Amino acid sequence: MPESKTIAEAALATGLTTHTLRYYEQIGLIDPVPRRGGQRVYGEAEMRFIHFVLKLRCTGMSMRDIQEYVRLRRLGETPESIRERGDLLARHATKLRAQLVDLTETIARLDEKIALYRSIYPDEPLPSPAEPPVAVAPAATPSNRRKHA
Amino acid sequence: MPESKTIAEAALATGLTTHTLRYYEQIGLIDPVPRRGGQRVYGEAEMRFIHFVLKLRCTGMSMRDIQEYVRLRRLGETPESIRERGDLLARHATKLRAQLVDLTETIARLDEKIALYRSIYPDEPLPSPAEPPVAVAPAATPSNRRKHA
DNA sequence: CTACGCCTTCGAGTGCGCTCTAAGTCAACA
DNA sequence: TGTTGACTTAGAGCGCACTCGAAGGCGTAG
Repeated sequence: MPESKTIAEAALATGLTTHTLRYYEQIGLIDPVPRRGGQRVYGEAEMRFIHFVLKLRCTGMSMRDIQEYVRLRRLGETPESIRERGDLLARHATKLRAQLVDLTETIARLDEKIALYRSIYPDEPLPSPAEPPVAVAPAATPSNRRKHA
Repeated sequence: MPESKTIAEAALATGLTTHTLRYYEQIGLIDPVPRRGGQRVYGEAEMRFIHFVLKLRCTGMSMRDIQEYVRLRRLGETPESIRERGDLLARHATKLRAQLVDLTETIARLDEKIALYRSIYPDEPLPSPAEPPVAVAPAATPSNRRKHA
């Protein structure tokens, strides 16, 4: 039994609710999950794909685009499907790259402003200086908890 | 006359609608704009601040936090106001940094997937390879056009 | 003087992405 | 056998961030 999960376990593992998992399946954001005795069984492949979808979601890909991607995936490994999927992801990657630029700029500007404020009333040792651009462990990203991400 | 704008001109310059500008003012997302004969006059300071707010918005700061920031700003240059504003921005910057990490990772993963797809059916010369992490001009970011950003 | 743009208030509507309840059924486990 | 958990469909409701329209009034440029 290679790590099969019930819907409740899958919910726990993804940080979603059972409601939301069924909802996602219903609107085609994820493929129909195989059933055993009518109940959904989430295998490793399913879990991996759900995590991928959540990654896309939380980087701002729209439901629509993800639905399209899933639709293409269901068409199988035809040249068209593969190429279109690649294009879809490439378009998203392009958007993300632009976002990255914007984000980097904004952080720099914020850091300036913050430094300004701090220089006026430097009370506590500055917790977020301008130098190290990245300092967060990439591990803990439980993504969507309930109540508006 | 140092570049004063009517609301319509301000709308044009920001890519918002007059509706949205008044709406932002109403909900306290921007300060009340000075009036002349009852009509709003957007000076350079106003325009600069609106652009800053839009920057915050489009990097995902919530309306609530921006409202709070504007509220603090209205309190003037007291130590509390200044410190709290700094903290607010610092918290946002921290979130952005985390986002940056996530984004960078996701782009890398997407590029892998894309390369995979392309390697199966390499038709057109790959327009988005994995190497150059940034290639977009930072200039053209008109931000919120109308119709759901 | 008149037309135009702006003002105000009010309220309805939109799209997204959930979130939850209800009602009734069914299967597996202890 | 009974409880638990999952299933279905259907539908209501919510928070966010707009978006638009209407109605009625007013100031200023041409």
